[in-house]
Amino acid sequence: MSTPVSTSRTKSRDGVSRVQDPEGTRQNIIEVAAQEFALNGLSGARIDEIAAKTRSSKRMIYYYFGSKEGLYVSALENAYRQVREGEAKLDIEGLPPLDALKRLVEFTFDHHHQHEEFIRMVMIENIHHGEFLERSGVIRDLNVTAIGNIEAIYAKGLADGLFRAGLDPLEIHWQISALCFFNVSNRATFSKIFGKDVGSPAYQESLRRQTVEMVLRFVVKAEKLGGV
Amino acid sequence: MSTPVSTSRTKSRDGVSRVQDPEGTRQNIIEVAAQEFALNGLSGARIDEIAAKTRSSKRMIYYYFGSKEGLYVSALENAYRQVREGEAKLDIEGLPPLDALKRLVEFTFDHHHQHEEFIRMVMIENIHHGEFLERSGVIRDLNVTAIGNIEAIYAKGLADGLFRAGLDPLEIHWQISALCFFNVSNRATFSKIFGKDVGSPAYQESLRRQTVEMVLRFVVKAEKLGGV
DNA sequence: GCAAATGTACTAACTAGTTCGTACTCTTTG
DNA sequence: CAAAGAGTACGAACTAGTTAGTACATTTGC
Repeated sequence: MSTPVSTSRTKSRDGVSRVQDPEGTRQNIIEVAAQEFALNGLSGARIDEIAAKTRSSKRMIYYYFGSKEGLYVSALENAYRQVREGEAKLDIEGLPPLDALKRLVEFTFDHHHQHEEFIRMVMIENIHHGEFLERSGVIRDLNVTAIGNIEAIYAKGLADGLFRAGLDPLEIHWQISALCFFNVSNRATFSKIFGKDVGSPAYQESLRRQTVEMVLRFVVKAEKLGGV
Repeated sequence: MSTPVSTSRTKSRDGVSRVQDPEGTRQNIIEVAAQEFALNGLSGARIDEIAAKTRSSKRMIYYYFGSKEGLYVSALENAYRQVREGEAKLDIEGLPPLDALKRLVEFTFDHHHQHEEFIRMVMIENIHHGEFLERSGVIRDLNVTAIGNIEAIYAKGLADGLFRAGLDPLEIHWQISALCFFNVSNRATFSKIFGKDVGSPAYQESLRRQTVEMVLRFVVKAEKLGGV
C-alpha cells in the first residue's frame, strides 16, 4: 500500500532494526485520512481516530499537516492525483471516433465505480462548496486535461460526418460525468427508495450499457445510429 | 415561510399578546434544522447554532425531537415530503408521450435546480449510506410513485410506436435523476475545475436543453427523431 | 388543578491542537 | 575518525474550548 521513498535504517544493539521513514509516514497518514474523511466527512472525521489507525501518531499529523483542514486538503489533492494517474492509462489514440467515445464512457463508468472513496471525497468537497479545492490550486490543472480527450474525439467524429455539429465538448463531458458519478454517489438512497440493489453486478452491467448507449445516441447523427 | 397550524393566544396584562404554538414551534425548528444540516452536514451542524436561529430554544429541540439524530431524521422526512408535494403539481395526463416526457424532464431539471437544500440533504444522506432514510420508513413510499409517471408515458409511447422497446422505466428515471441531480450537487467542483460558472443562467439554459434532448434521443426511435 | 410547553443554568464527555522531551541521522570539526 | 552540534522525526501527556444532552423550576392553556 504505502511506498517508502527514502528510508534509513539503524540496527539498535539488540539486533532489531528500527526505521525512520518520513515519506512513508506522510503517505500512510494521508491514506488513512482519506479513508476517514471519505467515510465521515471533514467535521465527522476524528483526528484521534485517524491517528490511531495510522502507523504514526497525532503528533505527526500536526507535524506534517499543521491542522485538520491542512490534512484534509492534502488527502483531497492526493485523491485527485491518484485518480488522474489512473485516467492517464486510457489509450484511445488510434481508435475511430465512435469506438473511442464508447471506450471513454465505459472507462469513466468503470473508473468511477472502482474509486468510490474518491467519489465520496468529491461529494464532501461539494458539500463544502468546493472551498478547499479552490484553496488548493494544485488540482485545477489535473482535470482540465480530461476534456482534451473528448475534444479530440468529437473533432474526429465531426470530420468523419458521424457526429452531430454544434455540441460543446465540455457539455458532453458534463453528461458523461453526471451519469457515471451519480451511479456511485447516490447508490445508497436510490437503492433504498426503490427497494432494489442498484449496485448489484447485474444492474451495474445494465446501467453501464445504457450509459454508453445514451451518450452515443446523443452525439452520433440519427441516421448513423445503426450500429449502436 | 413557516405555517402555524394550530395557534392559541392569550393577552397578558400589559396588552402584549404571547403565543403558545407547539405545531408552529416544531415546524420552525425543522425548517431551521434543515437549513443547517443541508449546509453543514449531520456532524457539522451545531445544535446550539440551530437553537439560536430558531424562534425557540435548545430545550424545545430535545423536547420535541429527543436527539440530534432524531431532529435530523425529521428534517430529512420533511424535505422529502415537501419535494414530493411539489412534484405532485406536475400535470402531464393528457399530453402525447413525447411532450409528456419532455415536460417531465424539464420539470425535474427545474425542480432540482430550485431545491438545492433538498439535493444537499440527499447528498449528506448518501454520505451516511442512507442509514437514516432506511430508519425512517416514512420516506420510501413517497418517491416510488414518481416512477408511475414514467411508466405511463413509456407505455403510451410504446403503443404509439414512438419509443424503442426493451427499456426499463426505472432506468429511465435513473438517467433523468442522474443528469438533474448532478447539475446541482456537483456544480461547485465542476465550476471550479473548469473555471466556468456552470450555474449561470445562460449555461443552465443550455444544459437544460441538452438534458431534455439526451433523454428523448435515448428513448425515442431513431427514425422518429425529426422533431427533437 | 393539571398537563403540556418553555426558560435557565448546568455537566460530562469529547476534540482540535500544544507542550515538552527524546531518539535518530547527518554534518562539521579537531 | 571520533565527538560534538544541529536539525529532523517522533512519543506521551496535557489543555482550553466546545458540544450534545439534562435537571429543575416556571409559565401557559384548558
